Amino acid sequence: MQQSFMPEIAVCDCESIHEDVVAAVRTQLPEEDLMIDMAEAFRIFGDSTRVRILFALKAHEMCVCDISVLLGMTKSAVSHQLRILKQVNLVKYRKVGRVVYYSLADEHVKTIFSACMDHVMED
Amino acid sequence: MQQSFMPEIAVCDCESIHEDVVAAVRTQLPEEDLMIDMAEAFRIFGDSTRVRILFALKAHEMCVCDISVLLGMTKSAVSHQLRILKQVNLVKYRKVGRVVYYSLADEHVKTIFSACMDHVMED
DNA sequence: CTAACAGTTGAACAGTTGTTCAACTATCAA
DNA sequence: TTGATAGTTGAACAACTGTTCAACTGTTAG
Repeated sequence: MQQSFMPEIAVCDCESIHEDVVAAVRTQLPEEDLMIDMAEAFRIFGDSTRVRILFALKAHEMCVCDISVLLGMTKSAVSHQLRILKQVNLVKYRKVGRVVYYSLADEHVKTIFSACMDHVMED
Repeated sequence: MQQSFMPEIAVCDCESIHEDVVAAVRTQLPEEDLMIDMAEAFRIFGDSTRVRILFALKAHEMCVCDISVLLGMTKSAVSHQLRILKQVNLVKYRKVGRVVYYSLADEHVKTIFSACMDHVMED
């Protein structure tokens, strides 16, 4: 249906070898924003400290102090990572006096972890 | 079963408030290596260029030139990312003369993408 | 053979990221 | 009020990451 009269900027020094394939794939690609959001979501999980924190909270609600002892890190480092996880709504918290208890904000984390765990196991 | 007589290095300046919780969670945490591998796997997906390449290959086998035209990137940049995806066995390739055709190496990518897409949609 | 082209590679660069450190807020206890 | 403690925050730093550039390999066509 669609021809290749799209004026692609000359970013590639080769003549596109399969213009029909490129045109067809172009129509099947998801929205650019969706792909960027997906990468963004994966990026959050792409740090072992954050993964360890999430696994810890998956087991039990914990305060910053608990987590820092459990993972052998400073409270500051833990707090910085919790802020990131909070920003993307992966963890939630409740305050009791001076103590801040963190827990998983959504069950989706467990689903994603399971799917990825399968992938890691296979290799 | 296990008491808290593990000599944790003094990395935290607070007295662990919930030693019982920390001890219990410690027994439930996965192997350190597993969590590191999981983060590593997520890290690969945590870049929009790689996500876009994987979506493209999900639609159709393509050569480097096709991908670079489709995504508006240099062949070099695409090739560098393909190397990373190849290293972790997410894509495979076949050579025909000068042309190298890349395709998805495993169906698992689609599973993971679906799971993550659901998560992204929700927010 | 040579010229052209598909693709790869390594160095260099800018931009990003995670941890550390020090200073800070807020709450509790005396 | 004062001191101690739980936690947060911003700046600084080193380590890492993705893209660019230039040089390179290997294959095709003349």
